Amino acid sequence: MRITKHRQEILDVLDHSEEALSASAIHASLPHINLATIYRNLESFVEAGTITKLNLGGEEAQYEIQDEPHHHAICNECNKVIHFTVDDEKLVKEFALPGFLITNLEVTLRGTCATHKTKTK
Amino acid sequence: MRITKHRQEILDVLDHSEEALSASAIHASLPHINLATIYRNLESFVEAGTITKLNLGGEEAQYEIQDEPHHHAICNECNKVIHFTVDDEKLVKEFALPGFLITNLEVTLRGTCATHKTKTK
DNA sequence: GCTATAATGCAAATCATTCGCATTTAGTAT
DNA sequence: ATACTAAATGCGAATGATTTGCATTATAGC
Ligand SMILES: [Mn+2]
Ligand SMILES: [Mn+2]
Ligand SMILES: [Zn+2]
Ligand SMILES: [Zn+2]
Repeated sequence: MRITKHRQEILDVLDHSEEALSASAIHASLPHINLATIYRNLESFVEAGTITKLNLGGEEAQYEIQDEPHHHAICNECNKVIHFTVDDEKLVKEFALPGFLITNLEVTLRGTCATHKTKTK
Repeated sequence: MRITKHRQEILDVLDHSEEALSASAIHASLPHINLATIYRNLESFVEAGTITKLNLGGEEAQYEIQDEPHHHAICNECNKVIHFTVDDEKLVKEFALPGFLITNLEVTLRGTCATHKTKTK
């Protein structure tokens, strides 16, 4: 995969972002890059394992830099995403299914974040 | 929610299916029901908690009857879905995040199913 | 610098899902 | 049973995210 100016810019935007970003959000930060190019590059990065694609619902997919493996908790009220880690190895052993070789574990929590907890109660 | 003939048919199809089905798969079984109606009814069932909507990728959403809560393992080779249960309560305690109230836990495993395991090796 | 190949821009195409609106139906009250 | 009202349906058109075809341009190696 060639190292182009566009690709560096896209990675930079993701690197400096606390949250996962959609293709259109990235495009908003980099309007000079064609949206189709952003999609193509994101796909390349996902294949290369540089970034992770999150399908958190029927809306746009979100992309984030793949630092260490982690999971997500999403607030039902504000859609805020919290990143957290667990002992993946331990869980993989715990979830062992006969005949199924686990290569990836994904835990998604839904609920209410700190900000909206009190209001909901 | 009214109990219409169409709604009963849709639930019947889901009931008799081992696997989760997409809206178009249901439409293939019930061609006399308009696809838009199928989508509308599936959405109503999800809201009512009768069925569960699975977003397992960028493709079509899948729907399944909500018997007991369970999770899914998807084969990377053939997209076969295996359903399994874990001790949800135990995990919810284990995953406790400060300030986040968990209402739903979702575990998704990716890997290789029994059928494709040998070939891949 | 020259070349082969991959990357990009642009517009058009896809595809799942949703919407608007006229028509029909279920459930309920007469 | 009849009438009435809100919900459900069919149909086609609209949406919105993502992809694709193709001509043009940039990258990496020689
Ligand atoms: Mn994350
Ligand atoms: Mn299932
Ligand atoms: Zn929140
Ligand atoms: Zn398989």
